[in-house]
Amino acid sequence: MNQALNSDKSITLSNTLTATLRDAIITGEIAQGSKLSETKLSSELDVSRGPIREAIRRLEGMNLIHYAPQQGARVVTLTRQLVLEIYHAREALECKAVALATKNMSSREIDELNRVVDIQSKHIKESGSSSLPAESDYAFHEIIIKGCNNKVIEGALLQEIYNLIKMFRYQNNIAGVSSSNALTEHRQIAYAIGQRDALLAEMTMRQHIMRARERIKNIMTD
Amino acid sequence: MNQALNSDKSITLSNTLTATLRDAIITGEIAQGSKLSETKLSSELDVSRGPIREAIRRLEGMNLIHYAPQQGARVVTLTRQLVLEIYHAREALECKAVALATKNMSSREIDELNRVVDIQSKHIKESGSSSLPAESDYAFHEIIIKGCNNKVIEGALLQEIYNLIKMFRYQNNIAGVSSSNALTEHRQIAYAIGQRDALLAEMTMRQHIMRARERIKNIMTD
DNA sequence: TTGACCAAAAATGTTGACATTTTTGCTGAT
DNA sequence: ATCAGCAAAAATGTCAACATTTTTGGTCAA
Repeated sequence: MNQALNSDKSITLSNTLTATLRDAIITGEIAQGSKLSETKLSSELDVSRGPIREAIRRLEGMNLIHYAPQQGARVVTLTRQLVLEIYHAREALECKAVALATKNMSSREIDELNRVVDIQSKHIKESGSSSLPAESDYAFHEIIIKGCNNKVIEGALLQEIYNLIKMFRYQNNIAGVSSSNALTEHRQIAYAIGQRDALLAEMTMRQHIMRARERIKNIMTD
Repeated sequence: MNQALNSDKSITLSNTLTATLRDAIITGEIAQGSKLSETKLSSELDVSRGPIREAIRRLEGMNLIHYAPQQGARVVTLTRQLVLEIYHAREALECKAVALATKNMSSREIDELNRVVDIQSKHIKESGSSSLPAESDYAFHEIIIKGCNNKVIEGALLQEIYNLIKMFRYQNNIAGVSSSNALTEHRQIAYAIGQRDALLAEMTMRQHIMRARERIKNIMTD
């Protein structure tokens, strides 16, 4: 089919399908709890079922769908309980990540991190808003996650945790990170990393994520 | 094909294939770094390539293989660096797991945990050896992991971390957990959980895993 | 010998068809 | 109206064939 749309031929149909379905799930275009019918997707996207099944297997690995043999795949439902579980897992992994990143990040990477914080700072001042754009928040955390130099932790966070967090934020109209403290906390984390103080960086990150979790705990009624 | 071998029809070929390949990789029957050729597996196992490709996608999610488009899948190579990364990820997740488990485990589950420790204790006394059987060690940790009541953390540990650890231990002839302190540490962890002391449980688990990591750090030359 | 080039072989990507299981929805008895 | 039973329809599981890409291996020129 429209393989020609991809300039790089090594980007397989199965790969683009995975990305397409992932984004559709994150945005809610494919609703939580709804069934991912291979047959329907096949006819709607004009692709055979093979690549679709492979994409589904990967989405499964990303925790974005649940799958049962002979019953098919369903989009995960973000209950309050599940979101809190996600944030607990995130806390465990990202606190470790920041501790490792504090030791492993190059000064170039730390500069990049501070640049992101500066942009966030400028945004707060100029917009008057007290919330950070979601994209900018992801950029901040991704620099740290990639800076920890641990592919296992990086994979777990970026593949299995952050997609779910993006899904939660997007579908709950949390366009930005609404904590009034988020910017301050980012500054403190970046500072601790700059000082090569792993313990402080880890503690600050823990508080950063715990606060986010507590906010969710209070807000979600589900 | 020989679907009849499975009494339960809902256990699909793709599922059994995943388990078969997973075990073959863990034991080293399929060597580290070697290529998983769809064609060869297809003819050797007398199965079409479809289910094999699905199994490969899942093995990818388990971190047991690396996969690149148009190049196929290769079994992961357990370098010193990678094993240490695995243990860092394990520390982050399992310390959190034990803290949560301390709050969430039922007294029935705690009894089960103590029973495992008792068996380990008896084994040490009777065998004279100072190492624990690997299976018994897994049993201990799995009770805690499942007891944390967090499917995200449980999935990450059991699907992505422990298979790699089993692979490492098996192929390095670490038949048992060789730390002379392992039993003592297990006892302390079980005790802390029984006392519902999450902080102590977490700290003891951290030391337990850190020591294992340090031992590997010293032993592996790779 | 080395290295570029090219055709043959083999591997991966994708498709459509068939097999089996699950779901749907109608029929009839209670 | 409700429910069991059953046939039709639809969905998932598996396979075999075709398409495209990569690898192999041999040839020839430098």
